[in-house]
Amino acid sequence: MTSSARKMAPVEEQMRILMAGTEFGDEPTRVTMERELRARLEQDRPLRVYCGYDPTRVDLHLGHSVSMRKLRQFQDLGHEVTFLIGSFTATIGDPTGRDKTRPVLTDAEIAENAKTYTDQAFAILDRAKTLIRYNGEWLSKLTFADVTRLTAHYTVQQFMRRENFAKRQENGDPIHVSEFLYAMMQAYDAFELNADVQLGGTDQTFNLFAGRQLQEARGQQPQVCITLPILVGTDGHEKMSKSYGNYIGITEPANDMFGKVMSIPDATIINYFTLLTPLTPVEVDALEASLADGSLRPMDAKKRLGEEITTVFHGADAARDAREYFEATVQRKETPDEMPEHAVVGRTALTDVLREAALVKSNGEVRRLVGEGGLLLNGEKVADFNIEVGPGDEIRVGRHRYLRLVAK
RNA sequence: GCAUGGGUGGGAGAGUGGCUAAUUCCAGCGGACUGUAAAUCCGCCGCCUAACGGCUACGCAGGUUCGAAUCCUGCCCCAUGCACCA
Repeated sequence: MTSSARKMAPVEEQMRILMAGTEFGDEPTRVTMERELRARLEQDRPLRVYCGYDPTRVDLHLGHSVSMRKLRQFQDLGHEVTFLIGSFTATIGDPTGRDKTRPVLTDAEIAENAKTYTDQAFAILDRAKTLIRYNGEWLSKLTFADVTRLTAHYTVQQFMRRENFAKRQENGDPIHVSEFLYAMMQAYDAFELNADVQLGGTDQTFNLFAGRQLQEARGQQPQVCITLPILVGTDGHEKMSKSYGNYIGITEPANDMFGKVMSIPDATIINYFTLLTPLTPVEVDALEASLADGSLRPMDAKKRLGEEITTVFHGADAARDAREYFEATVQRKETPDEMPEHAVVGRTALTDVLREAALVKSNGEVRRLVGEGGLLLNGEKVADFNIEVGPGDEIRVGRHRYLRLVAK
């Protein structure tokens, strides 16, 4: 069989691209998944690939973009990608009822979040080639009998082997039955989509495999589960998450995005290049070598990284501008030409202006700021907070927040 | 339903009658330093007030007391075990 007879790209070429940057719980799993993926690719047809996203949060961050980038690779190779929005799961809320960050949403809220989600996702995905589905389409139609039959495919022991549950069992912490159902809902998604491949973070391994099990039990070919590393946040330790405050949002302005990338620890640079930029593994290896032998300074590597990442979401021009802004403002400590403006009528109390501009929450904060020397008016330290300011004045709060007053 | 343990500032978690706007940690903010918006160090970190001072706050509502996050009563909520139900 010659490769020219194939409609799609050569199997090994696809394998190299698709397996890059993946991470599996253990070696046998990786070997199995690799073998199964190869077998599917040899069928020389577009594979049905999907990844599910929870629409309870409005903001997607770079952590989410890792799996989206992988989806994009599948797209570019001609596979059929579904962006699945977990609308049903979001209407149920957190199974334990404790996690307030996972609120119960109304249909309208979900639709709205989904909209902003997909808008953000299409910075990476090819809009024309992406199917958007909501799991409420099928999950909401299941009857109690359907669900009961679904649960019959699983045993409690399987769930209890999951580390998360085993630990809580040991500690006497509650494990809600609904938590079991969560995995089954995700499994049902895979069955409903008749998925060839599902992507997810390594923390989703259990749920991905639950899908395999269901598919097999119901006569489908079990999906290939491809897991991706959890992206660490800007602190370089914890996983990127809004609740840890260490995230870089996909919709953040270019300057902020660049700046936040600059704040990651040096040790995280290569990891970010691998997971967040279009650079090939070979290029990343070259960068790593240059960093190791000292021919590339971490500062320069990070600027490159910041530009690459910012380019993905804002374009090359904006990324270059962001870099220049960083170099001018942060490194050379220059006052930027452009800064947020705030309209005032005539002379106004400084405290009122800052509060209106939402730079501070209370007058007490202004007092503190002045006492700490963190407030500058036209380049001079403000000694007395009880002053008035007017159009034309430039205020700097802290190191990098600016405000220019204009007439209303 | 019964029993036990809990509900404290953005989060975690001390405090069991005045010394407590409330230890500590995390987050946040400011300063210094730095290749950096990182790390580190120092400081700040309820609201109003120029200040004195005032106000609000420890699940909710009452009460005791000169004085309560801390004691009492009722209620609500959470966790675990048992019971009940199936």
